[in-house]
Amino acid sequence: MAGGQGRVLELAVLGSLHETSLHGYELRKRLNALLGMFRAFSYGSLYPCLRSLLEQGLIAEDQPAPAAIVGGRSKIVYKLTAEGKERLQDLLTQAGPSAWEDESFGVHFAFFRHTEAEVRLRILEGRRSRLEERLDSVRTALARTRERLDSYTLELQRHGLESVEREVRWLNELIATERRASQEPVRDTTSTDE
Amino acid sequence: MAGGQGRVLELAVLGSLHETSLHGYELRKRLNALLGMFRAFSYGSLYPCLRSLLEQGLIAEDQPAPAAIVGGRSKIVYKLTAEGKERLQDLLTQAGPSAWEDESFGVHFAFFRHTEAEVRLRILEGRRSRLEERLDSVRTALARTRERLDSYTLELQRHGLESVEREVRWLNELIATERRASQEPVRDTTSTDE
DNA sequence: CTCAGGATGTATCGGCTCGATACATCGACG
DNA sequence: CGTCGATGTATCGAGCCGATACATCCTGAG
Repeated sequence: MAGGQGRVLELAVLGSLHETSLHGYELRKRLNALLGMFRAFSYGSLYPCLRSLLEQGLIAEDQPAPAAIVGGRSKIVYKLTAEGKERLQDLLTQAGPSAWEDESFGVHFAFFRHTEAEVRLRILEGRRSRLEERLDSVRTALARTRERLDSYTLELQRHGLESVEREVRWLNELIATERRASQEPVRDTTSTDE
Repeated sequence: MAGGQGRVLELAVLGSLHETSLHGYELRKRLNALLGMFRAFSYGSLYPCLRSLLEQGLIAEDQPAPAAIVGGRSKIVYKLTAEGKERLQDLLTQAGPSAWEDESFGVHFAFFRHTEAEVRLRILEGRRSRLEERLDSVRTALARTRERLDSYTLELQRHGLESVEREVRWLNELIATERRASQEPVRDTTSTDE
């Protein structure tokens, strides 16, 4: 569909290219370093994405510095086009489910420095309520079937719930920090305990 | 390929059907209750999987009790065949990467009560070393680029690392418990330090 | 009593992503 | 001089998801 629900990679690529021009291999390394434990994209998704972005005119081939050509092996360096920058701004404004689902939240978060404060807050809160919904539904399902489950399954449930509860606590801290930061408008010589 | 690396659903379905015969809808509910926060399968994967299993002769249609037919709406109840049971035993013996990767570990774990003690231990240890590898690679990558990262990315990295470290600790406890349990058989007075 | 909405139920389609794989070149090290 | 690992681009098959469609049953509000 033209929607583009799961197109996290698009944001990831456009966002990475915002700073510097890059070629596929390097792009992947940077991306995976940026996202750390959160997720790792493979070539199987990266290269098709680059082609698609190229066809859409959101990125373009950028000639590497002449010096690099001499000794360098064949590489294709991409840069962001004007349309690409526009699209990136667009994606950074998205604050709906596509920004707080499991697969995409981390990518949006990783580019928060380019995101407006209000959007950041909405994404954070959206993710939190998403997790709390899941927590609720799993907890009630668990309460209903608890006695029929063996100890391994119970242990899995417990660990899963705790992990998510931990993420909710993390989100709460982040939200509190965001709120505090946004309330700090022009503040002259009062005690700013930064 | 005939390999079957990512065929977690197959194990999940076969394992669920081991206890009772079930139809798709109920199967999905049970599965999602069983796996809790860990993961949720959709119909888009469940029904194709059921068909494939049926074609392979691993499951078969089971006539529901006549009483249920009268008032019941159309449902297709599946049961495990002899070959299915065999295949299930086979899958429960797998202790390689397919049992400890992110997407599959939880499913294998959820059926641990049907798994041999030795296999359980190997899966647990395999997952632990898998996570430790990732931890290492992310930590070194992070150390190399720390100063170039903004505070949001750093925060994401920190949270990600802590989550995985937490899972490693959890695995350590489980492994210790497993070891303790397996050392409880007839033990004469030799110091067998593995 | 009626009808709408929600749970139960089966099924498919498009699309994304991964893992494996195939090439090819470069630098380093023995 | 050979080979091994990092660099680099690219594709393919397969698994899984989300959305969607369609049909029946039950419940409860009007």
